[in-house]
Amino acid sequence: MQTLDQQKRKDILGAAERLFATKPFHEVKLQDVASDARVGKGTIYVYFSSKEDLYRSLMCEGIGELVDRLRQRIVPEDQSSMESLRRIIAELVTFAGSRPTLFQTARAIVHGQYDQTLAKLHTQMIDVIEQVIRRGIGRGELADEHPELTARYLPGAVRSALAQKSKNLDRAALPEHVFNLFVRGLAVREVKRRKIQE
Amino acid sequence: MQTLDQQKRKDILGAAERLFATKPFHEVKLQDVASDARVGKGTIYVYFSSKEDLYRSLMCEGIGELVDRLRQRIVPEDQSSMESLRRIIAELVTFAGSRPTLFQTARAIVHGQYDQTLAKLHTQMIDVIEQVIRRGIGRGELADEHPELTARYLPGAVRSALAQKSKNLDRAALPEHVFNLFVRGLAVREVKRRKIQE
Amino acid sequence: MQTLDQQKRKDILGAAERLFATKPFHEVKLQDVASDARVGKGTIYVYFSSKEDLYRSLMCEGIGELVDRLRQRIVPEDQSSMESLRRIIAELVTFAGSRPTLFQTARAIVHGQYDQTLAKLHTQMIDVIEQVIRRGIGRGELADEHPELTARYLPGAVRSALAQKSKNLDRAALPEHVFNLFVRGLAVREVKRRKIQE
Amino acid sequence: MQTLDQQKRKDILGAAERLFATKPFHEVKLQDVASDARVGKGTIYVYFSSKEDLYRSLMCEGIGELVDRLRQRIVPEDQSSMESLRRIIAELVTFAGSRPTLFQTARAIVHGQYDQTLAKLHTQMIDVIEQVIRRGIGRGELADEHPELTARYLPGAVRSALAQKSKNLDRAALPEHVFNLFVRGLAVREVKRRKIQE
DNA sequence: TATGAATGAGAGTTCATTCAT
DNA sequence: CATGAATGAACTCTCATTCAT
Repeated sequence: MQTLDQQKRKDILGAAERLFATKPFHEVKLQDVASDARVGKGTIYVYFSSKEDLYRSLMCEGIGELVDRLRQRIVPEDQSSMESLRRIIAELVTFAGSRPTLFQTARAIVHGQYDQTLAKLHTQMIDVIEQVIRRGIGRGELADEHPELTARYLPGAVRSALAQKSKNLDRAALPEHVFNLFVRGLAVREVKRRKIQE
Repeated sequence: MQTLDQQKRKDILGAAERLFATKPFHEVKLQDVASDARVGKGTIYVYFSSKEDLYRSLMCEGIGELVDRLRQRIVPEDQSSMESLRRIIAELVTFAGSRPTLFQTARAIVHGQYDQTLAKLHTQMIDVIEQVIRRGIGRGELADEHPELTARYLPGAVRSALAQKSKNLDRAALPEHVFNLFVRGLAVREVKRRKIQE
Repeated sequence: MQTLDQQKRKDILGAAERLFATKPFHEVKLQDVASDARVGKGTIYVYFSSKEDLYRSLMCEGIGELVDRLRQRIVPEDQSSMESLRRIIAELVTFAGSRPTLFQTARAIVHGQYDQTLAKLHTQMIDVIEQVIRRGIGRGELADEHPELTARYLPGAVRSALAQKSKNLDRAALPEHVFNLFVRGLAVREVKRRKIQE
Repeated sequence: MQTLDQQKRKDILGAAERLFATKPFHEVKLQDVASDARVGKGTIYVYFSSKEDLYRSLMCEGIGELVDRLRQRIVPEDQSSMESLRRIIAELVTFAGSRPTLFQTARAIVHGQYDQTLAKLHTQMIDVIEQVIRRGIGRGELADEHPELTARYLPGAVRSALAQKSKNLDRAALPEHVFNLFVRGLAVREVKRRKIQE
């Protein structure tokens, strides 16, 4: 019973995810979600109280899962901050690539209509990243005057890069490139300069 | 004899921008846009063929204006790449801050329903940034293996940081911080450390 | 589990017929049709795809029914052509009198926007009449150089006569009069005169 | 001045006639009428008080002209009734063929919303026909128990026959055929019978 | 629990009409 | 007189939601 229910719930969420990935909110019809999930239209209301609730649940579960994954990536605590950062980025790229919709938090957030749960989860995601940076700073491995800002750049940067569909972007190079950029920056490294100076 | 009043068109676009900034597409009522713009509901249809067209026009004109501003920021051509980059970032922050909706292109793009005009403008925006980086590379001021990727990170990073409304983020520090991060990266600079150590 | 209620469909068609009989197409409001049929406004769209579709369905089913009735009137095949013609006319008068809207096919036809189904049904109606005349010719009971034209006069003549509402027209005399006119014509019968003269 | 005005009025009526011939009332846009007539949309309201008024004026002037023509056809009064009838029919066919819209009186009449003027004109048209028949009866040339009904059949019969567009109907044969049918009827003529009897 | 026929509030859109120019 | 930009009443149609089965 419980199993069947949960399976059906997942079917609906899966269908919703697929559709919300394709069209903006108002173009997604519950009828399509139902058809896609192979359930009746009314069944959706057994598991979710409204279309908005379905959307929020989808977002929350998605971002919640991402938070979980990010946290798993930064244990054990004693791994180098560089390694943690690399893994965080890898996870963001992977997740954004495989489940694009769930990475669209921006919309709800921007419009200021996000419910508390979603806002909290978003904050948690940012926090995980921020903590990694702060830890790195504490260890003298990283330098950053505003880790709370940097933590916010990362998801947006990754999303932006992946937003361009079917472009001849080198996706495989993405995680490494993001990592390098955020770690080293664009400036020609001093090392090289010194060579010139010498 | 009368002519279509361009001021009225701007009024409508202005009202639309205000409302689309507040609510998602499907929650914005044309009646509200009309009231806000102090025109009749039918008047909107004199200047735009549909709600969708209004939205697209808004996006296109906004992003078009941003592209113009970005281009103005990088003349004269002989300014240092660092300076160009700094200005680009300043402009992105200013624009994203003052006209948040118009920076939402991503959403439209992600859903793959963007019209050609919008897609082209978005590409132009990315191109301006990419060119600055490439110029810097050519001059030996910057190093980047994938300028086309970096160019994409910037707008997303800025948007992400600004998405959190009403937070106690230090907005004033944003442009300088983005610039520093993208130029220097997070890594503690070997040079400096060694200099200090010496 | 539910099924589309065919009775409800008929209710809607009935209401539509009543209203389309009273007002021209653009003055008939779907809200009125819904109210008249004791259903919700949305229910109409469960059974018909648009107002136009409702109108067409109404026409098609009406004229289809007329065709059926006309066919029933001309069996058995061995009845005299005069009798067939008399019955055809009686049926046309009865039908046009009881369901005036459904006899308005001409309007749709004239405007050349009739769908194939309606056009086909109209042709069938004409064909039934034409066949009766041709059969009469074959049997030497009738004479007509253009039965395909005569077949077209009949419905129009009947409609014309009935178009004048609330006139002191002798409706009861109509079928017999139409029959007599089409069979005998207006001319004073030479034969009779001569007989009388003789 | 007066000349120019009247010309413009005719331009509008002409455009309206063309469009009302093509589409049903509610699909004819005043904008199209204006464009077609090469005048501004507002100009229509200088000459007509509403769309409905334009339509009515069109109908009234059309049917009025038809009445005039029919009357001209039956002078001098001493022409044979057969000849009058032949001319009446010829006129109906010609008019219905060349100005189909103006022959659509049915719509307004059927819906009982016709204004007095139009109703009166329609009655006049029927009256002309009826008078011809009555005169024929008076002269012993025609026999008809209900001339007021026969007068109504004629326009409808002609319209019906012409409603079929682009069919391989023998239009040229139409007037003669209508005349023959209404005069002689379908029944095999006694003359022939007599031959058989002999 | 699961369903989908039924619903009606509410949206986008149209277009006859007005009126300042 | 002529115009067409402006208007808003009123339409058709959509679709989230309900509820009897």
